[in-house]
Amino acid sequence: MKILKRNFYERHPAQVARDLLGKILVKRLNGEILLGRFVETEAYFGLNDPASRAHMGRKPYNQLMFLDAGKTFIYMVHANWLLNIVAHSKGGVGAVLIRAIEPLQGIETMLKNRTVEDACELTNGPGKLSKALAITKDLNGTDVTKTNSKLVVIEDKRENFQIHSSHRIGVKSDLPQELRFFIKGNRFVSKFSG
DNA sequence: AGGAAGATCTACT
DNA sequence: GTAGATCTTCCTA
Repeated sequence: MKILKRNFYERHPAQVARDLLGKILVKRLNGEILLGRFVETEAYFGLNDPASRAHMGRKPYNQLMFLDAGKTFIYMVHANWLLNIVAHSKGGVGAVLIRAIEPLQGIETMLKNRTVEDACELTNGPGKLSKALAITKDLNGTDVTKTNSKLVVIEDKRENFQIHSSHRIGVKSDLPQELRFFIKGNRFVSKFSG
């Protein structure tokens, strides 16, 4: 398996968000390997992005967004852990929110972690996929470029898929540009639009 | 101590 | 499909 290197994340957040689609998330859980393909992401910036956690400037709770690209940034919203991967060009601020993945391996365990029977409902939302993969705050700051991390992102064979974009979901005041990216027609995307 | 948080679930039309 | 209640942390007063 080929792990994505740090320089993949050291680019504009929107570029990283787009390029993450189709890549594969690896989660180690009690010796088991859970796999999922990214099918929906959103980019968040810094000071000039009202929807961003970093909007208020650098604080203790958001400093990860200012630090090393390629590490996770996990926070709680409405009783859900949301998984982000820090992404920005050097010295910048930003992160990519993982909104949905397509479960590939370890589906039985994921079903057990959630309270649904339908595989479609398993990971089609940021809070849902965290629960399915047992992602919590203690994975905050995990380096997804390190082989022995509990959370890693790897390459995949280039597949034939079309990327669509839309405005971000659930944000009170979004930016004019479209910062949500998803694989067209994939049934594990959280919502249809665009 | 109080509230807001870029979500989810349930219970309806 | 949509609206409203509610899930739990952590930050700010």
